[in-house]
Amino acid sequence: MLKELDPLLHSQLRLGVMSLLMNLESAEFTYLKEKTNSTAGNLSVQLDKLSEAGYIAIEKSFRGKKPLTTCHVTKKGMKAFEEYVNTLKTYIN
Amino acid sequence: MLKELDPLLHSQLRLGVMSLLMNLESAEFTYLKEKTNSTAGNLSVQLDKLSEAGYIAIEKSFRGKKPLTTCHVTKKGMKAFEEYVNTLKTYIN
DNA sequence: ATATTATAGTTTATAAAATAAACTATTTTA
DNA sequence: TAAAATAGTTTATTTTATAAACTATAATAT
Repeated sequence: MLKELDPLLHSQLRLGVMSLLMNLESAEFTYLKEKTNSTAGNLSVQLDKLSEAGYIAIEKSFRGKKPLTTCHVTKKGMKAFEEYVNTLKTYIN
Repeated sequence: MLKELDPLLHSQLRLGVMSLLMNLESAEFTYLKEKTNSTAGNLSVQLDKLSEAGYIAIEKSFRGKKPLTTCHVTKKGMKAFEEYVNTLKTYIN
């Protein structure tokens, strides 16, 4: 019987964000938007979901006078990502 | 820039089915239903989608007087699965 | 013999999710 | 100072996944 894949991570955009964040100290909204090739609206929504779940932390500040949103993965997010990857491997190996 | 994940395969149930079929000559509907822990309705819909895409072939026959549905992955499905896995690896490594 | 439950699905309706369009606020440029 | 760009958020729409309801036959119990 196949194990369930964490639905919060099994989404292209959220997985992409998590994948990027796993390899970075932190990342800015605009960077994530570029790398994932997503629209701002979609990214905003998906970041909120990851944040709600406690998988990432979001900091909102200003750079000069423009809003600046930066994110980083949390301990919980790392654990979830690793578990997701392990489960996924049972599907693809 | 992250590559797109084939949306036809990036679905828990369809991925599960493909994963099972990649390791079997063929599989029966009831077997897939058990292994994926899905409802018959959902499985029926998702098998149709995979079949529509040419990723699997579905044979409908009878065992005695009961309907028997068996599936196997096609060449195209194998290629798609392999490519999906390769793309996925860029997300999880 | 005939209701009753089980098997093997399909079709259709609903719920959930992803995505984009429209909007806010500020800032830079023409 | 009007127009376009930046950095997002909120809301509406589309898509997708899922389950509920249904069909048809078969096996079992009354």
